Amino acid sequence: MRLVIASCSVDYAGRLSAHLPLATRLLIVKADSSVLVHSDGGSYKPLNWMSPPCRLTEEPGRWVVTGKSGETLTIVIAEIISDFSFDLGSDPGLVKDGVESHLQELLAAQLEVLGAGWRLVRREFPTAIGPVDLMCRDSAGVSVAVEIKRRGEIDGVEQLTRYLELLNRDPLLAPVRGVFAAQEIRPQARVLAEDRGIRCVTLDYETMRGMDDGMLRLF
Amino acid sequence: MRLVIASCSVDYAGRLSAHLPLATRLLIVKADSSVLVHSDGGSYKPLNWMSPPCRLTEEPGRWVVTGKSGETLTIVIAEIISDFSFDLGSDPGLVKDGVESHLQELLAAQLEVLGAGWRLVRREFPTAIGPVDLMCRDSAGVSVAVEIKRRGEIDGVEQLTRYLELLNRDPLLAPVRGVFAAQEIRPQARVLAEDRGIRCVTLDYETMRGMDDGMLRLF
DNA sequence: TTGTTGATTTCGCAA
DNA sequence: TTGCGAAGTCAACAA
Repeated sequence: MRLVIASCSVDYAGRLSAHLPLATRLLIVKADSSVLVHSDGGSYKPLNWMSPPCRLTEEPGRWVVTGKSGETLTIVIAEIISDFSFDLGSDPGLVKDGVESHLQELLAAQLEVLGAGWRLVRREFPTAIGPVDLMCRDSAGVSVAVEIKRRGEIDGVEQLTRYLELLNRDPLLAPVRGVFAAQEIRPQARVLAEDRGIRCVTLDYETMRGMDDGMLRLF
Repeated sequence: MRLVIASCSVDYAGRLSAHLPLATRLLIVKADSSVLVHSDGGSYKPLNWMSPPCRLTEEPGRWVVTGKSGETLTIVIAEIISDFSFDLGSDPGLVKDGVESHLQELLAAQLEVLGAGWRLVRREFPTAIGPVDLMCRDSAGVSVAVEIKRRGEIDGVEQLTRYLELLNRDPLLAPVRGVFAAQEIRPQARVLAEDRGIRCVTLDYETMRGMDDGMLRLF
């Protein structure tokens, strides 16, 4: 990894064009030749960058990074203030917990959150247009398709609507009702869902994880 | 901006939990106290980070960064290999060209791309569920709602379908036809659109910009 | 290889 | 402030 502090201007030409006027910035060149241009603020996103795979051509005062589909990042360097290289080795990588797949696991194990006497038919129930997160039957034996999101937006309601439309054509399953379950449901998504007769359920990850721990402790 | 090369392990606790085992990494501390943890590969996205606003508490061998809603990023430092600080000053920021709004401007100015004799009724034509990108009338005077995307996917077809459903309830406008225009249209989106009687048009940004330049040159 | 979906998405605009 | 759509989204996973 090479870290350069330099006064530079930057141009990107790819799917869009972007230009950065002359200023002092951090340039990072990673082992795979990818390049990041960071300022001293903003978020984790660089002002400009080139993703791997790419090739870096360095002339005095001018770097050109070319991507595999021809995009170019051109850095014109007015002055180099600092230039260091380090050997970092490979990284063991990140371990995550608490994403959507965990929500699905927890809800599958705690169907009582949706209603008493519900039974799980299948997780990732296959259909021609993709898998339904949870397929259940309620206490009366009626089929229910459950779509789970971390954040419930209109897209998710449309997705569930497409599933319900398809599933309700199957006489063995129909009628199939819908439940839209998420940690947070946007108002417009809620309106659209309820307008279509889809029930909305807000999930509390911490509580569900707690209940899961509690249940594990009981057995 | 402070750049630290260090052997460290990292834990994040916020919406999710994440852990990074001990390895040598680049730690960036920006002027607003935000912190990025980068490895020598991957994309422009850090392995882990804390976005501003946040506060950094530094003890020997242990940094704790706390976000405004209580998330914490804890970095346990085994060994510091390098540690430099630089004053970068503020950044003038990025200038972009070629995003969706430009496509909309260009298409509004070049309706002949869609058909001879078309007239523009309004850009951002308001409806109860959001604005239609372009509302036009074709050479026969029939209303046409145009949805413009940089990349045409199923979501965009659904969005246009909702608009058409609503617009066709208005006797002053009905019948309203639909055009789905994008630089690139995914096969599944095209199939769905055409199945619903929506015409698909692929836009060439470079050509349209060229025509625009040409027209400007004429006047 | 292609397509789909999730993300600590981030970012920008408008109500 | 909040909501919503776009992004050079990126990245993981399945078909």
